[in-house]
Amino acid sequence: MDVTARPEGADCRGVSEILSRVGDKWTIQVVVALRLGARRFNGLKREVGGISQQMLTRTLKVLERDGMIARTVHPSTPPQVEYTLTPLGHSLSETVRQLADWAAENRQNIEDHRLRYDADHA
Amino acid sequence: MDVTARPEGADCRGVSEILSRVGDKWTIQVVVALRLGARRFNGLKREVGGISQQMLTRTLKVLERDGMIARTVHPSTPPQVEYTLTPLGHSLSETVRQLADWAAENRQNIEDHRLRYDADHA
DNA sequence: CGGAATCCGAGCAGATACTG
DNA sequence: CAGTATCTGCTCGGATTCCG
Repeated sequence: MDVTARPEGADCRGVSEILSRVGDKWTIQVVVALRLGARRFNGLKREVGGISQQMLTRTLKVLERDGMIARTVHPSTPPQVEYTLTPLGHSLSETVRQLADWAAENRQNIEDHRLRYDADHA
Repeated sequence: MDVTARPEGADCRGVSEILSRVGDKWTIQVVVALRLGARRFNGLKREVGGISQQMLTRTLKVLERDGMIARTVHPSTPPQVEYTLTPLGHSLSETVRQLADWAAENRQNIEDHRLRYDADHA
């Protein structure tokens, strides 16, 4: 099914909801951290700098609910919980990387526009 | 932990800032509306359903500052202000469309995961 | 018509403390 | 270690009003 065929799809809401996930400050950082392999809770907390454990908990729960990551509990003392990217999560990370590439390419350009805009509106 | 210490960490802030723009509820809708051609303020307000004029004003200002859209004033009575997508804005819209395609393709999949997750955690 | 300025309520994010 | 619970502040976004 090609989205480009119809100008305004019925699932615009669903799409923009997913876009807002992508734009979320923590979601992407967690996904990126998991691209390299499985991580545990506090490992992620360390790797994703500046995140509170509550935000990490919430982010992980949302991602798990959406099927982007898998949560595996190894019953032991101390308890170990591993998070891994599902195929769907990997798929997302690839798509996001394209957007990130675009952002990296055009970052300087955008920055220049801002400086000029700010200068004109001083 | 210093973000810049990580590989590719130099533009992480800039990139994630752009990602947050993409995830913004209104930004994308405005860009999409402008893909079809120039629009005026109240035209956009009508086309992007549910947006307040303050949010539209803010969104347009940010997009103009970033060089995504161009603002052209036709001095007349009543005043006419036209907004158009710049090449950079078009470029962004193309990249976002790829993400939107991904979202459309996987929306059902995600929805299924959610239903199952909610059922398990009932 | 195309905005700018102000006020205000809701929701999200952080810090902290506690639990299995 | 891996969370949960609570409280709080603070930003976002909407409605309203006013200006050129």
